[in-house]
Amino acid sequence: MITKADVEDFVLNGHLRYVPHVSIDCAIFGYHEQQLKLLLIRHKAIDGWCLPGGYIKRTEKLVEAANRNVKERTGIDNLFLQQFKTFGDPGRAKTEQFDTDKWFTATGVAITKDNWLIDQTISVGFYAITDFSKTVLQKDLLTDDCAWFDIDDIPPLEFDHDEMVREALHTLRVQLYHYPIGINMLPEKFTLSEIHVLYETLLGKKLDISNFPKKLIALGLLKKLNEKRSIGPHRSPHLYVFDQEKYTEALRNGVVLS
Amino acid sequence: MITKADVEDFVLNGHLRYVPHVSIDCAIFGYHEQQLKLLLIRHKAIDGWCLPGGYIKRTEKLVEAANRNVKERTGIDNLFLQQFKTFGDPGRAKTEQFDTDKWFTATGVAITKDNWLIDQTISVGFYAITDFSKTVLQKDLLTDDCAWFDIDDIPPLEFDHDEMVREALHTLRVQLYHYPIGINMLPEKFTLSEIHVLYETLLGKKLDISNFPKKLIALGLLKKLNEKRSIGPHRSPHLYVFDQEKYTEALRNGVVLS
DNA sequence: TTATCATTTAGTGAATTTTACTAAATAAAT
DNA sequence: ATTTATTTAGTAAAATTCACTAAATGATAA
Repeated sequence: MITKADVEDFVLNGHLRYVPHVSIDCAIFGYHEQQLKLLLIRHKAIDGWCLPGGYIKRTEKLVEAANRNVKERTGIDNLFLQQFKTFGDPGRAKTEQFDTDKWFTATGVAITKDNWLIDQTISVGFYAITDFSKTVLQKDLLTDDCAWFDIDDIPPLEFDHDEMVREALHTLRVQLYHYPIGINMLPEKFTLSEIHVLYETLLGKKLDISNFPKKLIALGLLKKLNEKRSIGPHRSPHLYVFDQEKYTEALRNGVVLS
Repeated sequence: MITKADVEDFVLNGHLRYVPHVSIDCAIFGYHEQQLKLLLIRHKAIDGWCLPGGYIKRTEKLVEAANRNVKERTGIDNLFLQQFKTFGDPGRAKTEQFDTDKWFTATGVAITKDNWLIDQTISVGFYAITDFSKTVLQKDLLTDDCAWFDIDDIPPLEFDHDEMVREALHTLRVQLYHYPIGINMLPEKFTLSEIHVLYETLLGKKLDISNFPKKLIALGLLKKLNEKRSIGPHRSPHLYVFDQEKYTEALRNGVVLS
């Protein structure tokens, strides 16, 4: 829990613990049952929705900062996380947009225009993907609101965050062909239909049903189990699991899916 | 030409004109006649070779900073330039490595350990590619040395620059399939062999000779001329040029090469 | 001067692989 | 038995690979 004293210390001494002028922003995508969503927040000192983000501790790696951020927001640790682009055009985050009055109302801590927080900032964009039904969204002292938005129904975002989302989604879709995905987003045992529709949803397009699984199986990423799922009055589909070893190896070294 | 007064002003007031804590580093690749090289520099205050880089003016975009840097080093403007990754792990640029004595000897300007230049810095990596035979390398007041190194013969680099080069080369090779390349690196009129060997050299692997050009021609990127080049006692190859319009359109929107 | 030669470009087509699509077999519950 | 979605099989089209042939060219030798 963040207290007022924490905020005060952050305003006054944050530049000693965090790297000034640099932040991260996270496009956190959430998947569940054919739906693709994006996590957005409303900051108390800013009107409108934007991507969650934050500063980087002087002791942590960029990806650790992103991971910490994502965990604080969603409660999920160690999910698929990738840097996609860094944004630094002047004027990308207009300092005039920072409403010091609003900030004071929200936190009870005064902030002046020459504070380290109100200066040109370059932001490293990360995207992450998880199962949104497993998340427990956290608001903090500085957050008015925090919610999942359907990917086709995202409101206009503050700063350059619209561009960030575009770039993040583009990178995600390109990387789908180069990294395995599914752990954390599918049940441990899943059917071919389930992983098929996961890929279709993330890519936003149809994939051929009869050839698609062959590639994953040929790569050894999927193992067929001697179990079936009962799905009512239909043929029971086989269950599959990821081959953990192949999966992590593919995460590390990449694969070619098509 | 940079004077001592310029350096003094940079040390004392640079943080007002540049964004502190953030820099760019450029992996500038050079191609010429089947050779792939990388531009390295030796900084006066640092032992060993590293990538050229610099700070970002508060008024310029990231890519503009990179372009300015590349132009200052090579004399070439507006070449193919791409952001590939941002590096920010703590300890990546050890401040102890900054030799203030060496700096003073080199510049005649004193610098203290609490100067804005000597602090944790996050660096945005760009790669560029050009024809190294057309470049005119520039040393400045802070540079001891500046030279092209064969890609297979790169000395160990300072900081995390070895990793940067690895990542840059990897991104370059991936992006070769998604962006057109060749302008500035080939003569205006070139043969299929020439562009073929360019791609092979950049990719570091063989490409099928009989199919390779078809893709470029099918995309409309190449136009066949009614001219041939005389190459001695052998059949004269046809000359080709890039279709400028298609080329720039492909640069903007990307293509799929294979 | 003419013929031969080595070498490179450029194209052809067969063999193979990949992809896209269709259809049939299968299994489960009613 | 019927219904219905899963799963596999099969096929045609497309793309790629590979090996080979033919054409072009100037140097060289006869």
